[in-house]
Amino acid sequence: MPNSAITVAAPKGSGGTGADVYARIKEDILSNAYPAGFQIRESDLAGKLGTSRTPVREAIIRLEAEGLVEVLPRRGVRIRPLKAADMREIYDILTALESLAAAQIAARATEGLDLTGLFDAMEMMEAACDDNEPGTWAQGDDRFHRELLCLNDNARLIAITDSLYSQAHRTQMITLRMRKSLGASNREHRTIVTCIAGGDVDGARRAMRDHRQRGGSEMVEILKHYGLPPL
Amino acid sequence: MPNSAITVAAPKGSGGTGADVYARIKEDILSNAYPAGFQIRESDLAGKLGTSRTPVREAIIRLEAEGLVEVLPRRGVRIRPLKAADMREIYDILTALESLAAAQIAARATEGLDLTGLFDAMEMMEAACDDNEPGTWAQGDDRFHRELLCLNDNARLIAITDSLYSQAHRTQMITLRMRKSLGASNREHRTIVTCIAGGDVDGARRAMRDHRQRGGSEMVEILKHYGLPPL
DNA sequence: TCGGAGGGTTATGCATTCATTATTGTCGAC
DNA sequence: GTCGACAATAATGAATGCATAACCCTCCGA
Repeated sequence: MPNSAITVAAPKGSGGTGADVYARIKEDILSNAYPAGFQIRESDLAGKLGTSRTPVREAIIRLEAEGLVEVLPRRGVRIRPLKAADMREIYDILTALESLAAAQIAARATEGLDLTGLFDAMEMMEAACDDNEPGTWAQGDDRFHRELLCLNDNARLIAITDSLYSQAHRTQMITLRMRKSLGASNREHRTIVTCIAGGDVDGARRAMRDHRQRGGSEMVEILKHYGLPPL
Repeated sequence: MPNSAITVAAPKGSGGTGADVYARIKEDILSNAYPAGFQIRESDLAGKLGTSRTPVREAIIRLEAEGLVEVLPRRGVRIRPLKAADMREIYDILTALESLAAAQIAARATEGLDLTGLFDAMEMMEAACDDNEPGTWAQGDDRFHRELLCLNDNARLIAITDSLYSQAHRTQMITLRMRKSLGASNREHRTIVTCIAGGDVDGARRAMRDHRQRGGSEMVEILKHYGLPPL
């Protein structure tokens, strides 16, 4: 088919460059299009995407480095399932890194940082909380944390947290409706921003740490309580 | 060559599996076998290693994810040079993550952790300091920090810090002999271990933070002072 | 002399082919 | 009836071939 003079109406969502293949697979994983622990062969993925195995393999290597999939030596690729222990790992790291980010931003409070992005995200979350729209709230939460990371420009920090967000995303979406403390999160966000705006370095660090620790514990509790085994 | 009945004496260091190709390229980068900012074509790398471009490409993707190289769209692969700002990024993150590790280990001090690895590493460093052998001291330092990370079993934490160690390694080796405070580092290590053994969570966190912050500042100062532009 | 356009060259990115190896199913023996 | 070994199958991992696209050099015009 690739060398045929006339490309016959491509199979499904076909073509696209290598970066597209990566993006599409990643999106499918994050949106839970593949069930937890789903296993698939490279050739099947290539078939679905209308390309050859080569760009699929390269995308898989990247996704493996991000911790989203694991390659089983001769059995294909597997969407990594997350257990409570994995979420514990992820939240511990996020707690440390975002505390760092909050503290460093607070230390630069006098430089006239643009915090409107943080305020926008908070308003989005508070409105969504009032309207009882968990999906929108989650979007705001994600935006808040990403905005915060972007404010202190540490490219490596952003890359690492991005990877962790991606890994946690599916589980966060699934457990979203079991959480009881969206309002508490909103208040914690306010506290964090207040500390940052006031240049309170240690306060910002502690507020962020408390926020993420509480969120992580809540998440782990939910997972243990409902005993969702393969997430 | 691959399909010939008799494999004629392989070009150089040839053959090996895909993981080998990755390991060999990585080792060459870490050992500074390639100069800073060195650029090379995939085919040349494949030639050097006696394989085809395919495993080389896959290794490069992995190394790019680790931040060791960058692929220039049509110009080959380039060993990533590190500026002072990069080291600042790396040390900031390491500070946050190792503080977390130290605190979590201290919190489990009553569980009868095996700290002999830490003590061994410290003795190695102190002996090397007395004998004025910076190379051995650096090995001990590396061992100390890796040992500490391994003590709290968080696979993601280990993977992230490993990647950061790799990125910083070349620069650390180059600046090693310009450092004036190997003794101070030794004392700081003692303090950290004392806090951990005593179950002093906040003390361990703070000691580790101070240690890494000082080390990072010293590193950045050296880079700025000597103005090593492309590292 | 300088700037731009066009063609040649070449490395990458993707597709395809080949070989190795793990897995699975079947057959036979105990 | 069950366990083990052997063979067939099939998927991965590696290699090669091919087309695209960027870079560079040259040539022409201003």
